[in-house]
Amino acid sequence: MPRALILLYTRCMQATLSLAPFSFRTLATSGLARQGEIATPRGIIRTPAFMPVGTAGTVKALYPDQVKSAGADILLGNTYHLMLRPGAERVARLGGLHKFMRWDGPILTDSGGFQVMSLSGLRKMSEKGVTFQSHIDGSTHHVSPERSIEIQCLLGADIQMQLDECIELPASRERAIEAMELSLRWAERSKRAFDDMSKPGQALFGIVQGGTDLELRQRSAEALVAMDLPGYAVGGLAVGEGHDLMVATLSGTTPHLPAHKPRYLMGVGTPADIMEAVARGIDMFDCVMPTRSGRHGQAFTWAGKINLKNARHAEDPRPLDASSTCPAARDYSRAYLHHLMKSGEHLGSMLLSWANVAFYQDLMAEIRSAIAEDRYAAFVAEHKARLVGAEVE
RNA sequence: GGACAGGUGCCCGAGCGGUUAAAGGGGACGGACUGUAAAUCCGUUGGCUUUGCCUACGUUGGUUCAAAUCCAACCCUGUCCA
Repeated sequence: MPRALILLYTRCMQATLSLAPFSFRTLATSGLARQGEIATPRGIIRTPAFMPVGTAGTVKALYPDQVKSAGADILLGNTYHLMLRPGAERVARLGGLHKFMRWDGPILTDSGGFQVMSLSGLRKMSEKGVTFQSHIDGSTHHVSPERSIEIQCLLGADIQMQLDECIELPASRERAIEAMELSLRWAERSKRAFDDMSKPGQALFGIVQGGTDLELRQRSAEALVAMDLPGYAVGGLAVGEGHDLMVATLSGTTPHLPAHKPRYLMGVGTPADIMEAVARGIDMFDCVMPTRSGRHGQAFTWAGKINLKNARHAEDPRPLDASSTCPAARDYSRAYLHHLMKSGEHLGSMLLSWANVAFYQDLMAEIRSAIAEDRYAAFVAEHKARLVGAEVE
C-alpha cells in the first residue's frame, strides 16, 4: 500500500476516533442488573462503573496514575468549584481539564446542582438560575443552566450534567414538586445550550428529581425521556432519606428510564447502596466516600469497614487485605497505617484513599463479573451484609 | 546563700473566697462522613450504691458558714543576683 494511502487511512481513523459518538451497550444482564460499556472518544467505561470524585481537578490525595491503575475508567469534576478556582476560561486556555490535571480518560462534570443543596446558605435560587456567594472569597457568581453547560464545555467534560435543584430529604411534596419541575425546565434549557456549544462525542445527562415520591419520580423520568438525552441520572437521593427509602425510590424510578441508555445514580454511595442500586438497573455511580473516608481513617475491605484510628490496630502487623492488588492495601501494616493516621501524616490519607479507590473498583469489577455470569443476586446475598458493618475477624 | 516568679485534672493552661469536678487547648478513647466549604465534624475523658455522695488544684496546718482561690511553715521548679 502506498505511503500516502496509509497516511490518509490513519488520518481518517483518527478523525473517526475523535468523532466517535457516545454510545452505550449492554453485554449481559442478571435480573434487572446490567453489565455493559459506554463508549466515548476518550475511552470505554465499563459498567456498572464507579467514578472517583475529583471535585477540584484532583481525586484528593491521589495521583491520576493511581486512580487509573486502581481500575477507574472515568472520574468526576465539578463545575462550581472549578469555576471559582482556577476558573473555566483559564482551564480552557490551558488546554482543557484533561490536560490540566493529566487524566486522559473520560471526565464527567457535575453541574453545580449539588452545591445548590450543600451550599444552601450561600446561594439564591431563581427561575433564571443560581446565584452563589463564593465560599472562598464571598464574590458573587451567577450560574444559569446555560452557563453551567458553557463551563462544562470549556472544561471539556465528556459527560455533562444539566443544572438541577437538589433538595435535602425529607421534604414536603410541594417542595419536591417545585424542585423537580424547575429541574425539568432547566433540563430543556441545558439541552438547547448543549446542542449549541458541545462537540461531537460529548454527552448531556438529564437528572430525575422528585424526592421519594414515586409518582413525581415517574413524571420527572418521563419528561426527561421525552427530551431524548444520551443518558439519565437519578439525583436527589442519599440526601437524608436512608438506605431503604432510597432503594424503594430507585425501584420506582429506573423502570421509567430507557433500557438502552446509561443510568447514573448520583452521589452514591456505600458498597451496600451500590449493590442494591445495580440490582435495580443502575450503571454508574460516584461518591466521595472512598476518598473522604480514606482521609479520615476508614478503610473499606471485603471483610467490612475498618477504622484505622482505633487503638486495636496499633500493633497489628497484617495488611488491610493481603490478597489485594493495590499496594496500599497489600504492603503496609495496619499498625503503620494506624500510626500515620494518629500522627496526622499525609501519607496515611494517601494510602487509605488509594486502598479505598482500589477497593471500590474491585467491587465494581466483581459486580460486573457476577452479572456477566448471571449470579448477581447470589453475589449480593453473599457480600452485602458483611460490607455494611465493621470488619468481622 | 539572696531576690523574684511559679507549682491546677494524662499534658499544657485559665481561674484567684461561694454560680468549680474546675474555662480553653493538646493527647487519649469512640463515632460520623453518600453528585467534597471536609487531611473535617461530633461525643467521652476522677470514682461510686449517680435527682446524690466521695475524692481532687505541691505538702501540712490554719482563717472562714464556705478555700484551687486568704494566711503560715515546709517541699519542689524556673529566672536573675552573689
